[in-house]
Amino acid sequence: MSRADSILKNSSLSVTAGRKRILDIFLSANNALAHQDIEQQCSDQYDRVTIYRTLQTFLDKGIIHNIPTTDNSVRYALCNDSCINTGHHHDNHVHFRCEVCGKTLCLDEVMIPSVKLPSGYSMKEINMVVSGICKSCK
Amino acid sequence: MSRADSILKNSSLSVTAGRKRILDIFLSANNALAHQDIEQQCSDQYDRVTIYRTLQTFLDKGIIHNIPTTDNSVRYALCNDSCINTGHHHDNHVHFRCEVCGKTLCLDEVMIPSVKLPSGYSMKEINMVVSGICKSCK
DNA sequence: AAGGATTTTGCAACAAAGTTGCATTCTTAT
DNA sequence: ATAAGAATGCAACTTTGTTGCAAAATCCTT
Repeated sequence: MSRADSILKNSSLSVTAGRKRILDIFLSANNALAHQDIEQQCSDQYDRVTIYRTLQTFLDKGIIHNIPTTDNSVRYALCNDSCINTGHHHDNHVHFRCEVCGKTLCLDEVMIPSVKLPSGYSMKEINMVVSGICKSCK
Repeated sequence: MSRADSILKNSSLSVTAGRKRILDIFLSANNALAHQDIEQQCSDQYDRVTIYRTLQTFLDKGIIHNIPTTDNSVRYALCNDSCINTGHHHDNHVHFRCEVCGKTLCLDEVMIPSVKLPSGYSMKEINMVVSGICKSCK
């Protein structure tokens, strides 16, 4: 059973060719992907609408998480194993966006530091995106 | 001379009715605005295209900064005075997104803590968005 | 392994968001 | 006041995202 299969099974999703394909694209990517990136890789085989729906399903199940951007093109990345297995989201790592190659990646080893909010505010989630120049582009 | 006028003058932009109107909308808003919010307030007076171009111009001049989101709807907020005057961007405060009222706001008094990146990575900008429940909605 | 219930997919049509070129209008500097 | 340059509106277009429905695939039970 492939990696993709077991992720889908674990999330109690039916195993379909399209979902496996999209998961494989994530599994072989070393960076976060926008909807468009995925479309470019498989729009010949799967409909645009299917890709939208699949990404939404994966988000709902916590298989992928989304990374905010300032350019109207949300990116998605695979959650790490503990995240997928527990089904619980603890997406507490920093994301990095390279200004040269344009890639966005998860810095799994860099934890988001905590901040103290003004009184009256409660915190649910926290998101941190650093931009600069990545290891390969420097 | 109105506040809007002097901001435009300081940024060496021509003073037009549209720019003043959009700036005034920002000046009287107490939260970050998406393109759509602005369009709703003045699309009867100004063309959609003008709004797009004006926002881009303001971004370029550092009059506003943008706040990343995970829902494909970048929001914009006025930069604070020092930011506007120096023309230099030091947008180092935390942003807060309320899950109840949906508003996004600048927590000017909460500085983004620094993080240590893995070796090989250089940092240019850093962005932090906390979501939760705001003071007015709690 | 077959069949029926359920889920997923593709298609079509649509809605919303963003872009571009060009002619006209407005600003600004002289 | 006027000419040069900048900003705006319009039209047309592209891209992105959504919805309903019929056809196809998957899954569960036996």
